[in-house]
Amino acid sequence: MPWFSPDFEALSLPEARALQERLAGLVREEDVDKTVRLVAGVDVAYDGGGGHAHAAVALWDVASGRVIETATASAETHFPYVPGFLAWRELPAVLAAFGRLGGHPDVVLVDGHGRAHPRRCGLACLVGLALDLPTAGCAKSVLVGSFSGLAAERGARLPLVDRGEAIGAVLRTRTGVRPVYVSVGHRITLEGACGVVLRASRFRLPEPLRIAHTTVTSLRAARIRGA
DNA sequence: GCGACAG
DNA sequence: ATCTTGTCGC
Repeated sequence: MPWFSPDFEALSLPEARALQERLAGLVREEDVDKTVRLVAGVDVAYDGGGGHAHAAVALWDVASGRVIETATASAETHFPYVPGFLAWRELPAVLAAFGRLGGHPDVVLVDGHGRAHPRRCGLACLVGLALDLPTAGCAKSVLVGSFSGLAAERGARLPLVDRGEAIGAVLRTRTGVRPVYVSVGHRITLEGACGVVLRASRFRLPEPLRIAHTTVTSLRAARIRGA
């Protein structure tokens, strides 16, 4: 990850944008070469008025439907939240958490978008490029793009379109519940990404992401009181 | 100018 | 994301 710098705080908005435009060209859309047995989920939580970021990674076993490992890390945030630049704010804590993970996931699900981004380079793409692992974005709301007429049944799916381009998929993971927005992060296809998300979902969000979320929430609580 | 805007 | 209690419903 030659482009990775722990000094993201030093990046100006124009520089961050230029870097994303360049990195978007490095994203590879391809079939995951091996059977997906371990799926990781990553999530981030903040405290200290957003000054501190806590990240949690949950490694989930597809066959048993159980978590086999979790890893966490914290880092100071040096980049504000600006729509389209979320990666520069969350990447430090996320990469630190992965550095503490012993197992090796076949696919990583990220809470946010991948190619469904104004510059086709969201958080999921950056995480995939930095770790050189297959990643997929699974966001709870749209950043860019539109769609209409999604069926209410679990499994229903429609392309998310932006400027005439299909940048991701709107996927219903549970009947009658709001859909999630899936997009390619790196080294995976949209088909593959949707397949993993659907197979890992019992409720609206994939289990790995739900577990990462509860894990990071408790970590933050522990950190706030001092632990 | 007015709204939209991942987490 | 975060600030916040109870409550209605599957």
